[in-house]
Amino acid sequence: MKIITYNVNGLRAVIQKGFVEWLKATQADVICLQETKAYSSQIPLVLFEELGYQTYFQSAEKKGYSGVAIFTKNMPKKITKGYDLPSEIDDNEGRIIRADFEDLSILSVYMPSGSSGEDRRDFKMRWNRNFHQYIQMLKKEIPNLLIVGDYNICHQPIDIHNPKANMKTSGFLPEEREWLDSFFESGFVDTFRHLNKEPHNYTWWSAWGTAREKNLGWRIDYQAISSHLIDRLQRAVILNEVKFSDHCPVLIEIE
DNA sequence: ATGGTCGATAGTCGA
Repeated sequence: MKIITYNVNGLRAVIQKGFVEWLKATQADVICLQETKAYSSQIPLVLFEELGYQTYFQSAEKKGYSGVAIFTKNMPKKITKGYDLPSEIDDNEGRIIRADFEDLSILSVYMPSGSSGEDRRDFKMRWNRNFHQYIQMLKKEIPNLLIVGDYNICHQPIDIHNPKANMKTSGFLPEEREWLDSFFESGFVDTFRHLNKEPHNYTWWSAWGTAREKNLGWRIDYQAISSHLIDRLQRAVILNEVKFSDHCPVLIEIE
C-alpha cells in the first residue's frame, strides 16, 4: 500500500500546475492533503475520480483557509471529519480527517502554525495537547493508526538547516519539540527517520531568497505509524523534487 | 533581527 502526504498550499493552485498528472504517475493508493484552502464544491472532483479516487474533505469554516482531505482508491469503512470523541477544541479550522480501513486507520492532519504571533503559538500548544489526548483515547479503540500530515514542528536539530538560529522560532521551540517527543514516545514511529538517519532531508522551505535552491529547509511533514506496525514498513521517502507547493510530498509503502 | 512571496480573498490575512 502506497501512501503519500502532501501540504499543497492551495489545491486549486497545484491543480493548475500539473498536480493531477503527477498524482496519476505516483500510483498512490491513498493521498492525504493539507492546506487545501477550498470547499470540495470548489474543486473539479472528476479529475480525481477519473484516476479511481474517492475524495473526502474536511474544510475550515473560514473560506480559503487551512483544510485537509483524503483521496483513496480503496473504499474506506468509515470517514470521520474532526473529532469523534470528547474534545475541548472543535475542528472548525479543518485540520483533521480520518479514513478507517479494515486493518488500518489513516489520519490526515494539519497542525497549527505558530508563526503569526503569540496568540497562535499558544493556540498551537493547546491544540497539539488536545489532539494528543484524543489520539491516546482513539488508539484504545483503533490500535492500528497512521497519522500523517504537516506537524509544523521540526523534531531534532538534524531536521532543520540552522538549529541554533531557530531555537526561538516557532516550529523549533523547545516546548514544541518536547511535545513531539511525547507524541512519538506514546507509541508512534517517525517512519522516514526510522529508515533514513541522514541530515539535509527537509519537507518545507521558506519563501525567503533562495532557501529551496540551497536546500535550507525544515522537516515538518511526517508519517507516524503505531509502533507495533513498524515491521510492515517497506519504504519511506521524501519527494523533494516535487515543487507544486512550498512543502514537498512524503511517501511510504507498507505491507 | 532583518527581509519577500504566495494563495485565496475581497479585509488584507495567514503562513
